[in-house]
Amino acid sequence: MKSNTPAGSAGEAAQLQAAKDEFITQWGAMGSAWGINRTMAQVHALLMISTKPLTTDDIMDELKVSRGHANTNLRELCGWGLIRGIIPKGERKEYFEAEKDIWKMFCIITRERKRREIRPAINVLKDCHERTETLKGGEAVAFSKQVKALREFLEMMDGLLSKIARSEKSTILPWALKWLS
Amino acid sequence: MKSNTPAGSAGEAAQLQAAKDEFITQWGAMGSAWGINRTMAQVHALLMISTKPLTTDDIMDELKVSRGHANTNLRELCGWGLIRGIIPKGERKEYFEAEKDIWKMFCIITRERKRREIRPAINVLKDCHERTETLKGGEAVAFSKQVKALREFLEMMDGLLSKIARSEKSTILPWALKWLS
DNA sequence: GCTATGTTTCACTACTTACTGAAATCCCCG
DNA sequence: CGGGGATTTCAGTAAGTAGTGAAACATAGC
Repeated sequence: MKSNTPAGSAGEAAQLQAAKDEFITQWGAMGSAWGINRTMAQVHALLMISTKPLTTDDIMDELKVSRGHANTNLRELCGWGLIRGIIPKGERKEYFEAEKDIWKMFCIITRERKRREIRPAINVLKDCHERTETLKGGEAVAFSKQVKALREFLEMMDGLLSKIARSEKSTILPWALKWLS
Repeated sequence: MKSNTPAGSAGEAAQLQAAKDEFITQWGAMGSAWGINRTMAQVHALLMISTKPLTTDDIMDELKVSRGHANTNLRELCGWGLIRGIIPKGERKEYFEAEKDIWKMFCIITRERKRREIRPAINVLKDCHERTETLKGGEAVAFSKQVKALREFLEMMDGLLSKIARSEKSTILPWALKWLS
């Protein structure tokens, strides 16, 4: 095992590696709880804590997954905008690096989930509401009302998240935190 | 097909049922995108738009699932606090009804996800940070820094969500929305 | 055009999670 | 205490997702 940490002892390198592995594993587990496939979350974790861009082979090696699978997840992460591929001059291999700024990450994820999940849900609710608002029965009125309330809530959420995710500075959150007390 | 909607024509009843089915289906799909099992989300949707409490048999019938599965999901929803079971006087069957207030639903979900997913993640990050903060190598310092930033972000999020979810009134959100413009 | 190097696709397999159904258990009431 | 409706449990199965690996595809340089 050759060391990348000139100032550290072999023991320290091992300790670091253990912490990194723990981080990657747990980030993967957390990903699945939030509806993101485990490996994708792990690839993201790996790139997030890497000090230099990595190749597909690095990922395969580190996470012990096949080339095809590594490729799929790297592409998907690019699709989210959470990582980007770069091809250094004179090289043929593609290297990947993650957006490291937590606030930017948060904004990207928020925007994407809004677009992929909240917006479609709002459309369904809108549709359900429109199809029943003119009906007469008490059941229909109750349904229409409930659906409308849900829709209004999600629309408000959507608007709020848009504003938060659009704002450049991450200072809003600590601000809001203090202000809400 | 007997009608529950005295004032509605047969056509209207069918229209309403179609809208309800659409709602249940889509709510289930949305659930799975957010890491919640589809049937559980559908049971929740069904109870959310029902004007009266339902029994396990009603759920089985409506969603075409087995008794065991219906039971499992009802229990889990009770565990989240999103529905509650009631046994009317003189009856032996248990009826279930959902919390219908959207803001309360949101608070419950927020609190539970915080507790089940954000807190554990913070603990992992804390652990990873503590295990590496004293190490010397450049790699170790970078890792420690990144992990710390992540942790601080999640802790802020956690605090903010706590405050939002604790507040009684749903007026905070529209308020924040206007204020952020 | 041909070869060397790297990437993508996709049919297949492995694994995980959802779901079933029937037996076991619970518990109210006579 | 025992009959009967209601609920829970759980071994087994189905369905869905993740992951593999090799072949097809790109492309740059010779």
